[in-house]
Amino acid sequence: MPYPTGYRAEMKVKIIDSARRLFNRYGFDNVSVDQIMAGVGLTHGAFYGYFRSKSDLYTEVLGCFFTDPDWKNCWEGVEVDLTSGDVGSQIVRAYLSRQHFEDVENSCPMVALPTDVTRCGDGAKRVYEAVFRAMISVLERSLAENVRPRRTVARAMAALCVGGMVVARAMANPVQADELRDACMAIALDLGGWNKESQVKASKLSRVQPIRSTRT
Amino acid sequence: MPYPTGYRAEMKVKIIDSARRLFNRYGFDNVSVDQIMAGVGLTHGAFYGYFRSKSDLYTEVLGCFFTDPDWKNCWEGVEVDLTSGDVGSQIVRAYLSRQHFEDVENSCPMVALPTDVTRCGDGAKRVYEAVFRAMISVLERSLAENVRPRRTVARAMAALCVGGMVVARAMANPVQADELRDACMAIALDLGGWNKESQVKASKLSRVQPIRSTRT
DNA sequence: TGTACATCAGTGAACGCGCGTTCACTGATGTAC
DNA sequence: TGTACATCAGTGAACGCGCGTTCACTGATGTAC
Repeated sequence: MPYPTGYRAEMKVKIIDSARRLFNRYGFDNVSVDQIMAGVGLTHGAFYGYFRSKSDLYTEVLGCFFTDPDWKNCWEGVEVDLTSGDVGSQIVRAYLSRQHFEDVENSCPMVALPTDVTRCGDGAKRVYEAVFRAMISVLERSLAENVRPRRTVARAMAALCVGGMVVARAMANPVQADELRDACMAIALDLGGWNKESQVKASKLSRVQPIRSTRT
Repeated sequence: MPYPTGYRAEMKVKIIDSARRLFNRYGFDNVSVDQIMAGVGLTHGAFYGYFRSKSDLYTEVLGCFFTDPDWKNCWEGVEVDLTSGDVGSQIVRAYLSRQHFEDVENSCPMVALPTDVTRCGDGAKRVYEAVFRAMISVLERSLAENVRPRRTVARAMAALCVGGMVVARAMANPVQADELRDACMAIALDLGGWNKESQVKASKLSRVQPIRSTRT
């Protein structure tokens, strides 16, 4: 065997990672196979040794975000059952944080690519839905006990996280974007029954440090 | 003058309308100048008699959605001061309605194109922000009196409307999408103090007929 | 009424470009003998 | 130790294609006389 064992698998992961960063930044249609491969130091021809087509790669990128263990602890850790009963609150704070807002490359694809997925086939949509439902479930389980229509509240909270960030990113004025994130965070925390203070206070909440693993 | 007065202006409106429908459905990058012009029965060459470039058209499409009088009464009527004090409730119901969900072509561009705008220049973002802030303002003015941090609540409600719809459209299962819209609508109405019933009931709310003008 | 002309919206061939994909080939490596 | 060979990841030229944009031309219309 001319190449070390696991070489190809390792290379494939690198390609998916390069693609994820580029897709997050420029969208599916504005990234070429050549750019993706240049991201791992190869040329376009090598791509087809790893994937059947560019579309095939797309679904893998969407899915890998939450299955890749390196990612689990970055923003929401949807599939990680963090021991604390505070997961929901942590997810909301992390998801709507300034770090997530600014780090477009390492963004959650649910924020960076929703309309791209809408225009795609059912495959990508199924992956998107699965990820979003996972987020809802984690939030629901973490709600305070007195919160009433649990599933409904959890759904709205997830929409507030993803949707608030999507809209914030489409704004021209960063201050306006900050205020929107703050508002969404405050209301989401309130809905979950996680607001220590009696009344909603939307001040500087977004600067709270979220659970964030160190990452190269 | 070989052509009737106002011919060109009328034609330009038709082109923008054709572009809006196509952009909403396929996104900015997946629509060709030829397709846009075919939508008004012309060929691609004629396009450059109306616009300097394809990018120029994009900003006009985003802006026209809420300035075009024919549109004002369709989904949210953001700039129309409907006489009733019930505007906010009506906007939420209309925005998260099944009709809006299904009518992708005549969708609000804030729902259909947020990530496209994110990847665009500041021009498009400024337009997007202006439209979104207009929506926030109308919602804020329409809130019940006892609702507390008014601007914050209005912001979250707007994010719930736009974001909920964006995510719903990215889902594979229509039932899941319906449930998400219902949840967002129920919570948004609750936040605004517009829920007649004491407790949130998310049943079939989305089937309420929204304010919708007859349209060809 | 009729003819020649000016206007200008729209046509369609042509351009340069970048893309996704294919494929014959290269060249570095480990193996067989 | 040395030579010939098999393997296979990666290369890069080539393909067909569709796009945005340009531009010389067409042809229908109103106007001048």
